[in-house]
Amino acid sequence: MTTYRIGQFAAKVGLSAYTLRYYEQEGLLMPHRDANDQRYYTEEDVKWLIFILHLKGTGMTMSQLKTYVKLRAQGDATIDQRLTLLHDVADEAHAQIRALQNNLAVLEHKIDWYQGKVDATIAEDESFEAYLNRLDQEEKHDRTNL
Amino acid sequence: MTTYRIGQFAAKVGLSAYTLRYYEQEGLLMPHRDANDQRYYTEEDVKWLIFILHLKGTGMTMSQLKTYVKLRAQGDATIDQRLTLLHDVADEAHAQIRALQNNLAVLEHKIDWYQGKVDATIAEDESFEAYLNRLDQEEKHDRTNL
DNA sequence: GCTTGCCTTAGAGTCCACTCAAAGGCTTAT
DNA sequence: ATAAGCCTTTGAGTGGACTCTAAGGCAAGC
Repeated sequence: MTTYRIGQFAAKVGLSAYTLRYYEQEGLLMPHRDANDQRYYTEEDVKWLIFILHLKGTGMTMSQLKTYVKLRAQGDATIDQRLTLLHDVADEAHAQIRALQNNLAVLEHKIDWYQGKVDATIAEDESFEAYLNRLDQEEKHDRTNL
Repeated sequence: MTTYRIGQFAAKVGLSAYTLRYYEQEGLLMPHRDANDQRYYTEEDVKWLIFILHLKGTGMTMSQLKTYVKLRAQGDATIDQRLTLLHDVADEAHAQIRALQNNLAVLEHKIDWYQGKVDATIAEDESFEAYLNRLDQEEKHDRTNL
């Protein structure tokens, strides 16, 4: 069975050895030790860490992750709590995506507006505000003419 | 015409007066001054700040914002550069949304898996890995049977 | 006349998640 | 044999965007 020493593991998962020791200190990832106390990581650890990275990637904080890990260690009795926690994180992530999309929409309107100025397809002197209002009108119009 | 003193403006836009002075120091927002050097903000400032907050909300950094503002101050000759900058920010934001959605998908699969365990609709001892694999299979199956 | 709100500059503190350094020691690879 | 890689503990540094304090001083409202 394949095992990895910390340096190899770090390279494999794209983290530094520092970070791996830090995660271990925080209780997120507990590698095995060989006879000389050197850490080694297994494929199981790869899967678990990748899962952790997915959770982190949703915006889950270190502190939430630590809570999750502690609950997990207490066995099936804590599944409800884990579900609650994960639901909270998922809700947050959904909100974040919505916010991001909303902000991005404004940014892309601005890009279009600049592009229009460059292409001279919109009036030289139409303000961004006026442009946004015009878009709103057109949107309304589109919606009415479905 | 309505104007706001810093405290009122802060309340209106949901930032602190500290932050507004900080933004001013960084050149993002330059309010007017009255005879006693007290700042006052106009509706124009409201619009501009809200736009800035949208940009920030896409992940645009302070430093990018400062660049943008500087370009803007130099007039129409810098529109191409502004477009390039905003495109970069938009691309980043799109990537962020994709990453978030991807990570969230994994999290939601995990939630479903826990829920399945609680409902006893999945086997007591099916691992998350096995569950993900099974989902992949079913997805493939679904795609084939369109 | 007192409180509240604002002004200035300069600098310190906060939060989060790392990231690195120092120092001394052991093991593994070439 | 020597370098590279790992081990420990403790503590300091980093980056970004605020956030607040101190100290001293106007100015408007009740």
